[in-house]
Amino acid sequence: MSKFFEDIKTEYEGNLPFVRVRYDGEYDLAKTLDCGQCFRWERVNDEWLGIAFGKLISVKQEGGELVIYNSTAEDFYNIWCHYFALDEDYEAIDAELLRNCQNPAFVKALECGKGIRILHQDPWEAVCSFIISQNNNIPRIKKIIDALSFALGKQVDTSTMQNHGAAGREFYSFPTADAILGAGEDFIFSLKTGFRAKYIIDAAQKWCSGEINAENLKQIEKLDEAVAYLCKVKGIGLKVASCALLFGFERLDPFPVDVWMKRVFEKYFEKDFAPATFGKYAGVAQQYLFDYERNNQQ
DNA sequence: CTCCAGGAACTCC
DNA sequence: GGAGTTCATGGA
Repeated sequence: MSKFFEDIKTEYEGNLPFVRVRYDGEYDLAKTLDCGQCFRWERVNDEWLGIAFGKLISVKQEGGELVIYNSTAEDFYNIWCHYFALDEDYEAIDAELLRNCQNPAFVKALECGKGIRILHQDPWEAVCSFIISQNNNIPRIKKIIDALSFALGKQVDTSTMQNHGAAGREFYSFPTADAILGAGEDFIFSLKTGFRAKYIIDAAQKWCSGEINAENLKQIEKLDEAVAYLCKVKGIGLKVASCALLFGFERLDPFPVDVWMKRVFEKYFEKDFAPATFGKYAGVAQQYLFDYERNNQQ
């Protein structure tokens, strides 16, 4: 971990704990939370309010620092430092990507997307969220995940967060696999998940039984083996597996190809271009290209 | 009305 | 092993 994070102190705003973190290199909080990799953050004035790992926080970027409200120093070290990828060297990652690929569109996408970081999300939430994402659009994915959380998640305390967008509102953690499995397919279907309901249940069943185990999966080194492991779940194919692995299983090499990325390849790349060209940080390159294309559609 | 969305399973050949 | 079809839903 960077030496910048050796001395984070818990500060207080009334009885609300928070931390200030001076980050290293480029960071773009807004793009990071709004580039389609996560679905539970919303902008409230100049802050981002959201839940991850069962905790409600509000984050803002200000003068080379991230300020994380409702986080102690302990939570920062245990959860948020890695969640927000503050412990990774993106200057080195970008340099490696540019060494591997000089495609003009990619160089531009990297320039535009600089500061985006791949979050390290909860594995189960990533699996479930990207099953929901299939043949779906981002606003509706968010709605379904909210409905799932409201119905089956745990309500979190908002008493210290009244001045940070939580007043008069309720917040719920993302439900566990047990809670989803217990609710049953008909109930999951009733939350407008459509044909994905049976896929969500199958994932929950395999998660609860241990047939799919996050720690075991993280031990698999080869990407194609990790993909095959997740594809044991009905409704998880190459693309969903790639997203889940990239955003929830501690790896940066998966390169999810969706309808947007197909457009990117048709528009800017040679026919025989292989995403493996990007190397071990291909997933970061993918996110730059994805965000670039999504923000530059005519 | 049709078309599309961070796709995958299924059914043909 | 590819190409075409189907699957829920809601917004454009």
